[in-house]
Amino acid sequence: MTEFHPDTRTAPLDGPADPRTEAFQGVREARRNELAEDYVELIAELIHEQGEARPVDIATRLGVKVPTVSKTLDRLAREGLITRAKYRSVFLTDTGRALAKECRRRHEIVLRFLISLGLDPETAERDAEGIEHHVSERTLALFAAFANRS
Amino acid sequence: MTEFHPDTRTAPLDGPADPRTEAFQGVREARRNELAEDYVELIAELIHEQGEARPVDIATRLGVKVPTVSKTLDRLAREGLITRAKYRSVFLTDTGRALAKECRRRHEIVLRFLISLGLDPETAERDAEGIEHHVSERTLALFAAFANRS
DNA sequence: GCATAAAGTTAGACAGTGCTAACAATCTGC
DNA sequence: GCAGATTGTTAGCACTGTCTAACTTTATGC
Ligand SMILES: [Mn+2]
Ligand SMILES: [Mn+2]
Ligand SMILES: [Mn+2]
Ligand SMILES: [Mn+2]
Repeated sequence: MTEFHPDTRTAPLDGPADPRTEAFQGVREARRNELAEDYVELIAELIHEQGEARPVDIATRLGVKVPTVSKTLDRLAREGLITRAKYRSVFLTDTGRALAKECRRRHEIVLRFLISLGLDPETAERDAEGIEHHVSERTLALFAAFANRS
Repeated sequence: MTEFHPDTRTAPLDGPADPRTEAFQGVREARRNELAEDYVELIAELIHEQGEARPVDIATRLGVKVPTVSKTLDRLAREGLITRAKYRSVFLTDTGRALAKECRRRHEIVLRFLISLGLDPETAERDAEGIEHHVSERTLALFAAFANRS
């Protein structure tokens, strides 16, 4: 009974505990998925609009060079989000399609929200493209509710 | 006079023109600065709260290892945002301090906005930490206005 | 003031994202 | 069906951001 615990203030026992540390860790996690999210969302869009997703069109849309796209597509294939054959256009796996759908949904909600707040569509598109990767489901729900009742 | 311009639809003349390509380019640009922004904001905070910013405290707050911080600090020094001496704590340059202030302002506005929307403070902190790097000045103005009149 | 603990640096690995240059495959228009 | 244009791949470079391991320096407590 004479024992006492001499410094539980920072509690580094079982992980971070500090909510701001957790915030940074969550953001780092989100950053690791951003590019894959943009790719699958764009691939789904290209398939829908043009019937197929070609590296050259992905590159043009993203504003990067084709070899950059090629390398990233290799990674996405390795991660099971797309399938591809040499010199052919790209397809989404079931996993990739599900992720694309989720991303499109987030993109749409954020975009509509920003516009309903009063932002011009171009700036809204620009901001949404970045913000979409960093909104929790809770925030998304609030955004959707606001956009609907305004 | 019989001449005509045969395809000005996509106008690839002096850059992207497609607003979505511009959006992606802007986002890539923002992504390049995110980490530096988080660092200077945190360094300013530590200096304010603890009197100094030590690599070990930066590492703890961010949830990364000290050598990771050390290497990143080298980059920030190279870029003129901080000054540092071996084995000593870190100082902001005038440029760094200005950036920190700007980041803190953005962080605060986004955070207050999310909370005033109805989000719980923990989730708000988490989302703000990511969103703050992707909000235009215009969006920020709308966020601030909303938070003030709600 | 000295031994030990804490903090910081350096080196090296590895993956990601971008680029250019060179080459290979595919597509297109005659 | 072939030549030339377009598209795609590969290799190689640069930089960032993360880690661990090994070492050095600084700070702390007796
Ligand atoms: Mn995006
Ligand atoms: Mn998007
Ligand atoms: Mn942040
Ligand atoms: Mn912040």
